[in-house]
Amino acid sequence: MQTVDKALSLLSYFSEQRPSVGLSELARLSGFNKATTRRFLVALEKHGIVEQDATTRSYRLGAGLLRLARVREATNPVAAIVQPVLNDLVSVTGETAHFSLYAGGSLATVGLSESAKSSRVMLGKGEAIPLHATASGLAYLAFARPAITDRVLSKALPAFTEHTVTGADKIRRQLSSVRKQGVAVARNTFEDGVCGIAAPVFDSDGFACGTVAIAAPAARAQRKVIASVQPEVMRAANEISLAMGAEPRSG
Amino acid sequence: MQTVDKALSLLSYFSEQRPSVGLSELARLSGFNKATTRRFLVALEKHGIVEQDATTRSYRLGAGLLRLARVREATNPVAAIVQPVLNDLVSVTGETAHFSLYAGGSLATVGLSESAKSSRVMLGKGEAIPLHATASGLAYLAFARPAITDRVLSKALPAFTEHTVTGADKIRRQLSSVRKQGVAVARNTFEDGVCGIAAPVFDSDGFACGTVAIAAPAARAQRKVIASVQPEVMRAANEISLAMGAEPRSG
DNA sequence: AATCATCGGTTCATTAAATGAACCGATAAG
DNA sequence: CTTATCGGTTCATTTAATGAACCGATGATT
Repeated sequence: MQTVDKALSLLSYFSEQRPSVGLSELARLSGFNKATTRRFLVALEKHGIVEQDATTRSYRLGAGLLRLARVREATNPVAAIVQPVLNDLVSVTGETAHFSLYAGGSLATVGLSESAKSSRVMLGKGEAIPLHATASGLAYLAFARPAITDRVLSKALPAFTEHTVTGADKIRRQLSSVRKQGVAVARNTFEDGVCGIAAPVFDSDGFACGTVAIAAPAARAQRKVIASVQPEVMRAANEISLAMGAEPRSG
Repeated sequence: MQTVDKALSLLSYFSEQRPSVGLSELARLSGFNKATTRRFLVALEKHGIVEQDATTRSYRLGAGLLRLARVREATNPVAAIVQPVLNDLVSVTGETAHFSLYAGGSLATVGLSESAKSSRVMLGKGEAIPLHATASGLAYLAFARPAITDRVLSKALPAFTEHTVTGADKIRRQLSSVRKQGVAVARNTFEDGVCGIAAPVFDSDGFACGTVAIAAPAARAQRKVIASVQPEVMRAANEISLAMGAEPRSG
């Protein structure tokens, strides 16, 4: 069913970095003939999957996707999968766990399970998480689409504590290490006394779309504790990735 | 581009009432040959648009839609359209305005603009709104997919105030009137002292997906005030409907 | 002002893909 | 045991898709 395949493959050229694209450019990107590309776009537009801007004539993802995503969410909510995974993670590690999605230049916590301990890290849903200064942020940037990482690191990076790394070069080295290890650890970089351990969450496009993390008081986060928590965070992130439509990981 | 058209038309058979569907049933519903339907589903699945349940072998909408919806939202947020519309509505009417989407058996407020008046109705984002006892609920049910309305009205309907209508037959007559007028008014039915005026919001499937409403202290909601507010609420609902992918209304 | 490049969009002879009746094994109901 | 229906597959036949060449419009360059 090659024709449907080709038409749907056009959707992968839309991203947060490329929210809209003209007909000729999309034909070039996809390698399809301009006439063929236009026919695909007309068919996608008919079903609300894309829409054409009346002024610029360029195409963007359409509002019909919102409805389909709402039906999907209503009947198969990500939360239904995420919440048990986060609860498990809290049971196993004893610390607060959260799941965040990238949107509009930062991560936003959309799933949360809190530790039962009286001394625990408090997080709020919807809070924006700075990317360069948190374990979640670093875990995301290490596996995000490179254009996003480049853009974040090209801006001025504020310090939140005296331990915050603000140099782009040094952060890039940290990201390289995170990629190798598959997990990010950040201690006292956003808030004194807090240690975060985070792994990236992927969806169907192969790049990170969010993270799973636990947050612990730094006093409890000794090296051997961190070593035992890391695989649990990675397991949880992988499980949520599958729910987000990622391909199963080998190994 | 008939083939792409047909493939995408399969997506309209998924709904909150029919979250999953088998191959043969989908072929019957769509009128396509079973072999053809399967080829379409395989192509849609490849791009994450649908996915097949490993146990039941039935198909449902896929996680890939969530990613596309997130890209769409990140770059063209509904809130960017909704918020100015709600702010306008507050300017014109002087009362708190809110936009709600239907999900999981109730409406949830997802957009809000509050009146500047010290005596005003307070609403919270994310609050579940009962369907039979509010203007928003009635505006939604009047234009929702009939299976939803039937299901809501087949359940026991609790009273919130002494003015709450709880009889299904009486509510159906109210809904009939709402359909004629295009707007619902509810006074003291959910909370004493509060009057709501609501209109349905549509998306691309032709049925209501949510509502726009204003909420005013009942003491300010005299008949002539209500008469002047109704067209403003309908105008706002229509504008948001277009952003949600509805076809433009004639007239 | 004229020229050039590229845009979105269209056409129709040519090429390729889609189609669906018939068939299969598996499973559940009677 | 029989029947009905499921998901899935095949290949001769039918139908749709394709893309080079073309169009008018627009913006940049000379």
